[in-house]
Amino acid sequence: MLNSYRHRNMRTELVNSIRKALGELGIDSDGEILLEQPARREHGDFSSNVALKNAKSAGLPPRDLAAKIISKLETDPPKYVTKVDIAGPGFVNFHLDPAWLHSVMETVLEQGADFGRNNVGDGRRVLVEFVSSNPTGPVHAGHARGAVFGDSLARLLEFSGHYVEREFYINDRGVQMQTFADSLAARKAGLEPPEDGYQGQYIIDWAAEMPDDADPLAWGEAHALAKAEDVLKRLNVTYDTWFSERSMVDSGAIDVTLADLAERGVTYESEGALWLRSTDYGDDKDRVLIKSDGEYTYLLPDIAYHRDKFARGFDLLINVWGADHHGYVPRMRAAVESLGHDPSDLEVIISQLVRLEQGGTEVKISKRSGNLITLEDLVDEVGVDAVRLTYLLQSVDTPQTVDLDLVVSQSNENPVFYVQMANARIRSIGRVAADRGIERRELGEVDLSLLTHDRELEVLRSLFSLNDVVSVAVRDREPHRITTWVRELAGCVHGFYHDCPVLADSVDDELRQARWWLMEAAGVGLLVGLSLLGVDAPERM
RNA sequence: GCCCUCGUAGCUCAGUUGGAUAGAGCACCGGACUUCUAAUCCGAUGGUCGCAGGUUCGAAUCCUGCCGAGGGCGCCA
Repeated sequence: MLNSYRHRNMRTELVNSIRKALGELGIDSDGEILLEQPARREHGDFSSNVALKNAKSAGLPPRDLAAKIISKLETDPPKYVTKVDIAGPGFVNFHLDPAWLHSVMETVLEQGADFGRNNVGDGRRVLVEFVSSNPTGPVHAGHARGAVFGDSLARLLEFSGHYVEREFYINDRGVQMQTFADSLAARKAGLEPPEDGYQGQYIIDWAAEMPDDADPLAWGEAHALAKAEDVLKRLNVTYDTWFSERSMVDSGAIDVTLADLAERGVTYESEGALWLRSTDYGDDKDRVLIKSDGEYTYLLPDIAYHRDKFARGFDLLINVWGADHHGYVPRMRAAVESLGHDPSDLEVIISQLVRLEQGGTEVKISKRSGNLITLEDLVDEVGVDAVRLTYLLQSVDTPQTVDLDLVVSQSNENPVFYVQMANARIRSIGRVAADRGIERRELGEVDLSLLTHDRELEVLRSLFSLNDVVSVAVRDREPHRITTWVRELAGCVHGFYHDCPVLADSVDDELRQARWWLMEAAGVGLLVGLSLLGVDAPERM
């Protein structure tokens, strides 16, 4: 296990020696010292901007300070460092012996599926709520982004040491449910649905499935939820809890919440309604909790729901909402604060809307009308892996355009094939080797120092960066960074595959063994990345 | 009118909490298979990072204003 931390120590070691050098120069270095992997190879393996950051306090031009730091560093150079130089405005660039990358490779192979894992979460309990919708119809394609994002974020949090539960909030209370039940009942009786009812074909289909003696509301909800659970499971999305809004009415949780709010003095009556004093907590205006007709607003059950989440012992609540709900965030945050919680313990991530195109024109999604592309249609047509990877391709806070024709087509415009192909190629090496009777030796008997080709080192550099990528991705709640990384690694694998044969007769067996293990390590990286995205990697394509 | 998110190559998008000459894929052009999968690789072309100021050693990134796109501003859900 000591070995596992070898390469992570590489960075720590460099930081420590920089700090030591600063100390010897009498420069206060309590600020964070950052080491980045430069984009350009000629800038070395690691680069630091300490000299730029501390130039002012040291009273020296950056390059002069950099020179002083380097002269100190050279008295006791860290392991693997072959050269330290000054570049540009005053960057301190470290050039390392490739052997450090060979140690990275050993780490990857030792850690396997745990490679890239960290413990920034430190056991923090997080509840991720996503998709949450009315059980009045099939989950539609518009929910796909939130579903895939929420699940992948949950995977990322788990991978970073959080305890995570996934939850689906069922909005099974209110007028919509009754309209839905009435529409079902009407179709069952062979009638048109009510004026404001649900017009979709699925209502007709579902009514036909509904037993004669069934209660349309109860049966309809159960049916909708069963279908939702089914299709989400197909998408590799599973929930720990399906939380019913109506259950809070039945359990008295709403009354308890009202009493709690009253006790805190954050509610008042006016004009026959009960209000939350949300302006005290940064909201634009106070919000009605109970309407003058005695009905609850949408907000009250939501407050009770979030109160329940905290009561269940979660430290952090993450809600993934569609862009059409973002105006709701300030009042929800105000509500959480009015309950006595730190508002930063509620994070609401707004997923921008997805525009679906087919044949160059936009496909509108609307549940009320008959024009409905369901999540099931999407998964049937496109396939789970392509759906997930496509939706995780870019940041969730930019509007996304998905061209269905493109995603469906098995063309090389589709990144999922690019990535899966890399994995299939790695696996094919093992298969062909078995056919030819070539055996792989134990890792300990293989000389990794033979890996000096640029293509080989690029694969290792890419693998090394996973730790950083995971840290940043989880910190910023951005699973798409994993997608970007996986595509990069796949690119490195393809480049290697093209230029560096493994099993060919022309390759010396010593080198062959080292390359073979290199591909095993790359396979580990792809596996880790893809599993964070919930995408499978077939053995062959 | 006010609030939120966004604006990067022809198209779809990355861009490591402010870094060095802004990167991929697709499309277009030119190359590479006697080889472990050519669903791949290599090269070329392509940019006023919406516009204008500001902050500083340094800005696609931070601040202000403007322009443009989408979303939100209910005793609806």
